[in-house]
Amino acid sequence: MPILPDHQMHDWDLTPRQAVALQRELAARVERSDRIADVRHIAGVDIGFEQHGEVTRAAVVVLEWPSLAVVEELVVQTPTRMPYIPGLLSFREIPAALQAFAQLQSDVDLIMVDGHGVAHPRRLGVAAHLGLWLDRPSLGVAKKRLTGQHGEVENQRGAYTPLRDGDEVLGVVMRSRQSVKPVFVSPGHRLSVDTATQWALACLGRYKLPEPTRLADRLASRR
DNA sequence: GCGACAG
DNA sequence: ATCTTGTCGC
Repeated sequence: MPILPDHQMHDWDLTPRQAVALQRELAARVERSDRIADVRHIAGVDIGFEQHGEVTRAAVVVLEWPSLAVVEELVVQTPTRMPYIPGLLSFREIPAALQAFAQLQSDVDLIMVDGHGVAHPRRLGVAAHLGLWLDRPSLGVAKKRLTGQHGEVENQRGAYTPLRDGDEVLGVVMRSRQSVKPVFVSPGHRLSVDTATQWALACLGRYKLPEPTRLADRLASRR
């Protein structure tokens, strides 16, 4: 999968202060409206850590749409180069993800990441960051809230309520499965909140996480 | 100052 | 995130 060349985004040796400054610039480049064509392949991405955080592991599963059949799987491990700082998680996770996408054979039309999209204090969660880098539509599906407020979500599979920060709607809180804590869906790059929500719904199987992310999660945790 | 804080 | 088994409930 071709990666958008951009020297500005290659600098990972940043102090937290510098990362925040770069983060603001990148967030301004994230497209918040739909720019998405025919979807043939969806990538599910999960990034985690091993060896007490010394190693970063990225798992990517490519699914065919609409069958959701798996067409490619890949796991890469690379030394971690940044500590965990809330709000700067993408800078810690992305190097491994990029390495995985660089090795991927399939081209993907939509990227679903385990984590937030624009539902982030400075609107640059890992899903937005990765989508921007790869110049692909992306969305984030997170298991915990990072920012924003929301009301109760009806206890019925597929129900959702907006996640907002003041007047701004960042995404939705979705009951992906009955009687299970809801997930946080937000668009990353080139997607509106509504379209991101529809894709999350369309990829729901019988589990809490939508298929792309669930399979990436599973691939990552079975060594 | 105090609490919150994706993975 | 990670360290970790069985168990209760929908």
